[in-house]
Amino acid sequence: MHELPEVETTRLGILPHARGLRLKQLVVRNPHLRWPVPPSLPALLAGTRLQDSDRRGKYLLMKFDPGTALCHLGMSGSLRVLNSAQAPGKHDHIDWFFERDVILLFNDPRRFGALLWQPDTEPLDEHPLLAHLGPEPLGTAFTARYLFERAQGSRLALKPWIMDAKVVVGVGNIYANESLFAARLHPHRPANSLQLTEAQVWVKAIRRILRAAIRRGGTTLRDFVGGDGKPGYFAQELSVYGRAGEPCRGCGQPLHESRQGNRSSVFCPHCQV
DNA sequence: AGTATCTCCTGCGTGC
DNA sequence: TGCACGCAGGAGATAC
Repeated sequence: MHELPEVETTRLGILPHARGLRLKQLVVRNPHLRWPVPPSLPALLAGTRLQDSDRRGKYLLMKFDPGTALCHLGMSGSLRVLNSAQAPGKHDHIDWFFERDVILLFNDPRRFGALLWQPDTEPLDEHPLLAHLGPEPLGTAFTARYLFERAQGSRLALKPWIMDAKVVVGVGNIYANESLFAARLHPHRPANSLQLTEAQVWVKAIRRILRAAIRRGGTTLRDFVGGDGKPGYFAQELSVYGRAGEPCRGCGQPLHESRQGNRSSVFCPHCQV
C-alpha cells in the first residue's frame, strides 16, 4: 500500500531525474481523481522549473517556480520516470513532459490519489490538507513524551489512533500493525492506557520500521512501484500484516485478525498485551 | 470535541 | 466462461 516509505521511495526515485528541469507540458488525461485536478494547472506549470521535491506525511510536494504541486498516491497510485514516451494505458492519468525527454507518469487505477496546487502567494503549510497534520515520525518532534501525553486524551484503540494523521503522519495500516507487534502492544488497547515506557518502545519501533521499509524501497503487495518503476521489497519482512492464521514469529502461536474501523488488524494475542 | 460511519474507486478472488 | 458479490484501503466528509 502507500504509506510514508512508499511516498519517500517515489520521491527519491524521481528527484535525480527531474530536479532542476523545466516542465514543457502537463497533460491531464483524466482529472477525476479524489478531487478534480485544477483545470488551470497545465497553464500554470508550463515552462516553469521543478526546483525540488519534498514530502509531508504521504503528500509528495513538487516545488515549481510559481508554487507547489501536492501529489497524493492514494491507495494505488504511482508516479514514475519513463524512459521514453509510450501509449497511455487505461489508468495513466497524467503525463509530465520535462525537457531532456524526461517524462513522469502518474498512474492510479482506483483514483484515490490527488494532484492539487498551492501558489507561493499562500503559505504551503496552510494548505487545507497540510494545515492540521501531526509531526513527521522520522522528525525530532515525534518523541515518546509527545506520544504519551497525546494518548492521554483519547479513548480510541491504539491501532486506529496511531493511524490518525493528526497524531502522527505517514503511519497507515501496514506499519501500524507492524509497529504494534514490534512494540508488543495490543491493537485494541485504549490509547489512554499507554504508559510512557511503552511509548518509548513504540516510537523507536515506528522509526525503525519506517526506515527499514524505505531502505527496501517500500512495501509492494500488488501494484506499488517507486519513482524508478521498480517494486519495493519490504513485504517479505512483514511480521503480521497479511499473515493472519500463520505462526507468530515470536511465540509460534497463530496470529489473530480483527477489524477496527473497517481496517484489518493482525496481531499476536500472546505477545501483544 | 471526540468518535464512528460513510464515501470515493477498480482489480482480484470466490462461489455458483 | 460468465457473472454477482465481497473485499482491500487513505483519509476527508458527514453524522452523531
